[in-house]
Amino acid sequence: MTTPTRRDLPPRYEAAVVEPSIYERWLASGAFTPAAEPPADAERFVIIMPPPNVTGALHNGHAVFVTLEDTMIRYHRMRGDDTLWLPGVDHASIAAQFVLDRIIGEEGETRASLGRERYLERMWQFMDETRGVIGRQMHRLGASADWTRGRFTMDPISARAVRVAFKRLWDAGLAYRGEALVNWCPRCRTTISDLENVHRDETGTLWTVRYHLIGPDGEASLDETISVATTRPETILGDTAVAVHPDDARYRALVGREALIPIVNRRVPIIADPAVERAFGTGAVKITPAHDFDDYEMGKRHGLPMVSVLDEDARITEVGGDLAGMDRYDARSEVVARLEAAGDLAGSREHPMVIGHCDRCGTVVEPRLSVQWFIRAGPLAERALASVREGRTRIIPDHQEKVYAHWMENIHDWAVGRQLWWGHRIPAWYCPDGHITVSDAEDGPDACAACGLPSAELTRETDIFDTWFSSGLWPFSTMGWPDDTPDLRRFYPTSVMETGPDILFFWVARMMMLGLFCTDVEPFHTVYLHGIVRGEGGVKMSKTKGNVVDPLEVVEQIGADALRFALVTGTSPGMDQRLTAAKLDGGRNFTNKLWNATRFVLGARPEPAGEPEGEPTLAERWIASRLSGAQERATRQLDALDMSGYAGSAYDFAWSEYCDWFIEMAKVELRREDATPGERERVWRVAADGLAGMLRILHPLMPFVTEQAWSFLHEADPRATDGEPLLVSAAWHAGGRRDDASESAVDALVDLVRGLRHLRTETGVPAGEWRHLVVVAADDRAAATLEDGRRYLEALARGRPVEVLPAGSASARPAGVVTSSLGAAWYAADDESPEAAARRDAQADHLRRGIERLRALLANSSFTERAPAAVVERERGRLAELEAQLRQLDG
RNA sequence: GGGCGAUUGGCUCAGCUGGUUAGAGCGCACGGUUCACAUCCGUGAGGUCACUGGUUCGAAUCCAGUAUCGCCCACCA
Repeated sequence: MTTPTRRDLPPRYEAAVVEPSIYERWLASGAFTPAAEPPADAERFVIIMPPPNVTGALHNGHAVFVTLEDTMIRYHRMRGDDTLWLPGVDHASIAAQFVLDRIIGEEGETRASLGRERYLERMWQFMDETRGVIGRQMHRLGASADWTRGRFTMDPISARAVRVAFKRLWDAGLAYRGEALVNWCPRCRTTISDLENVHRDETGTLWTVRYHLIGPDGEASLDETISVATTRPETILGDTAVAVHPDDARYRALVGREALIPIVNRRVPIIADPAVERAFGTGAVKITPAHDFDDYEMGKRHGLPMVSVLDEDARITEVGGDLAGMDRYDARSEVVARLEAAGDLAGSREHPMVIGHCDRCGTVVEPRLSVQWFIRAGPLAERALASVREGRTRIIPDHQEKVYAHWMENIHDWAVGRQLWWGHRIPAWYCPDGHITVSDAEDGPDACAACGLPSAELTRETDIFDTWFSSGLWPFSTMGWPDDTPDLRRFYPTSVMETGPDILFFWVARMMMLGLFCTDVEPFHTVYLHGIVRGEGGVKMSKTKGNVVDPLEVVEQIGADALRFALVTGTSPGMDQRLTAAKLDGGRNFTNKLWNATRFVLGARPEPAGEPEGEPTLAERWIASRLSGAQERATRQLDALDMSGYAGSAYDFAWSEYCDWFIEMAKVELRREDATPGERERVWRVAADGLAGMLRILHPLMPFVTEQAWSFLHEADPRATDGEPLLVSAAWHAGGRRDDASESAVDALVDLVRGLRHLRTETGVPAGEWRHLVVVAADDRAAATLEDGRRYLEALARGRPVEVLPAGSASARPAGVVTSSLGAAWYAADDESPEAAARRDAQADHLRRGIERLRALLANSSFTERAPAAVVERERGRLAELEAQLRQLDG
């Protein structure tokens, strides 16, 4: 792979050629790895990369976080901070098993046919194949993470942190095991958390069913019935009561009697409970405590039996008699059919409802009664909430703090066990007497903690942890916690947690809770939530819609810098963004612009290089000052994490100031026939310094093109790069002295040039034609500025000759006159056209309207008395300026 | 059912704690091929800042309400 030499640069930036070799250079330089010792007095800036799923392929979500985090890290690295960006991948137990199950399925195997041990062997083999893939894809995006510290949530270091953290939770009484109703996915065959149970609006059927009451003779009455409504008739098999509201007159007499549950012929009590909504359905509810969260609570209140009728595959259990073994939906139809046959189906109608689905596989989730491990979330949430409330951790955008708070305030205990194989096994051991021993030792406990029975007699828990448990420890488990390692001391707590709002609860909240519990400190001081990337028209990207933009393909075509620029520009934290072809084109064009600005500077190098001589011209003083301003702005915006603002202002400086105006003025100086080699050298160095400054500003966002340009510049003149061969490790410049006089002088000249160009366009003067240009200075100071800028006026307004007259001269103005704060200007010939007169009249009208408006404003005493003095003063100045211009227009 | 967010030229978005004549990119119109770049340069047209009311000398910006769209949370059969 060869990169172009500076002598023969193509006019197009060739990303596919440049970028891989640049990345190699960075890796070889070791720039991404923190020095052995932190620099003295350095601030710390640490980001823990959100670990992508080990099985996943790079998508735009990754591209967004890589871009944002890389930009932050590169900025702080250039600032000389003690910087670490720590990458890793997540074992994603449920997602990984989902993928592997499919793969072994193609090989004719199943989880059951392999068994736990062989399945896990197969999984590790799969991990070896996929583990490095996404990291290498991130290289193409320019991710400057410290790959030497790459972590995996299944590494021994993480495994130990999981054991220790859980042991501490257990010892603190914040972990417990108990029977409860949990969300169960019959396809994944595991418990899932509330968060993984996603609700969707659906239309179901609401059946009304008659239950026969038990008569005084102890037999089911034929005519005495109570009707209940249900959307899940199959759960009738597990009914253990019928409930009515205690104040419901319709049913008061029935409370205390019994009803007969059809098919299973179970006699159940009719109970009264205020949770029953009288207005819904028939006002009487069938109670299935083992399969419904409301019913479960009611069952506990009334001491009802809890009968499980669905097994782990959501098939009917033996409780269902001859329905046993039937799938839940087949059973539903069968139950309905039998009720109908028996004449006990009172009706059915469509019913809008919300149904929980498994986040991973989409299967309808069943509430299922089982013995599970839980984390007691309340006390943990309290601290995590206080951290944000009291400002020790800040969430951007800040309105997300309310969302976070609401969740923390209403938190449920976390069902943390999973009936899966791939993941961290819960370190709990059971002895035959029912004692539980939790151990953080790698080999488990020596003996039962309660009765001392030796470990050989104990059996280990087979459940594993929810993936998010190990993820919740990520900010410190990656640094060697619980050991007091040098990395932990040096890099923890971290700085910014940058991630998507969709995992605020899954991940950010858990990191806060577990981080505070384990380390007594907030794991990061800022949470930055980016928006979701959508496609054209604001549509969510999906493979089925075919509107997926593959970031790697984009990188291949137009380069990572273009993609990164497109992903940051015009976005706002937490707000969804659209990645459109037009936006990508914009990024590509800007990258190319930078490339060509570099080509200009390199091509303009005087040969041989001499020593600079002479005083800096207006253009030189101006660009130095504007660069300073751009540096200051970029610094402020990056410090405030205003990534889009930074991208925008850097773009404006590079394109609208450096390229559009400075380069054009520099050409004038460099190509002047009477310029000495020393003067040319002086101008070139300013141009080179300006380019270097621009590259420094843009490097965090667009590392590749800036690095390549920097290396050419370094080759051309190491003084321009402060002798630093690699931009990645060059210093950030935060901006300094401004030169207000040059800035306003050039602003005024630019204004005048624009007016003249407008005039030319309106009056149809061919763009390339040279015209005799007359400028009458507004005052002595303007005259001096015009003298300074004479050469620029000549080139930029195509004036030849340019005649600068002192203030007060040439009283008669032709039609084609334009004014600016510097004075009045016109082309000496062809200036009496109707178009020119129209242009002058329009300008005069415009000035008069402005003057009127300002006069009225300043005549308003409530304005002059109540507005701040500075504002009033500014308006007065504007009025004076407009009045002066109007006088200039008339001569 | 609760909570949050959005609404600015044809499109995509800026607009910080209220202060000129509301900006940019794309698109559009017109003009431009010698010396960095046509992935470019120049010029221009195009907006009563969703609506109603309020606060203020002054509101796209602050407050209240309305409408439309979007997102999140929620165990009513």
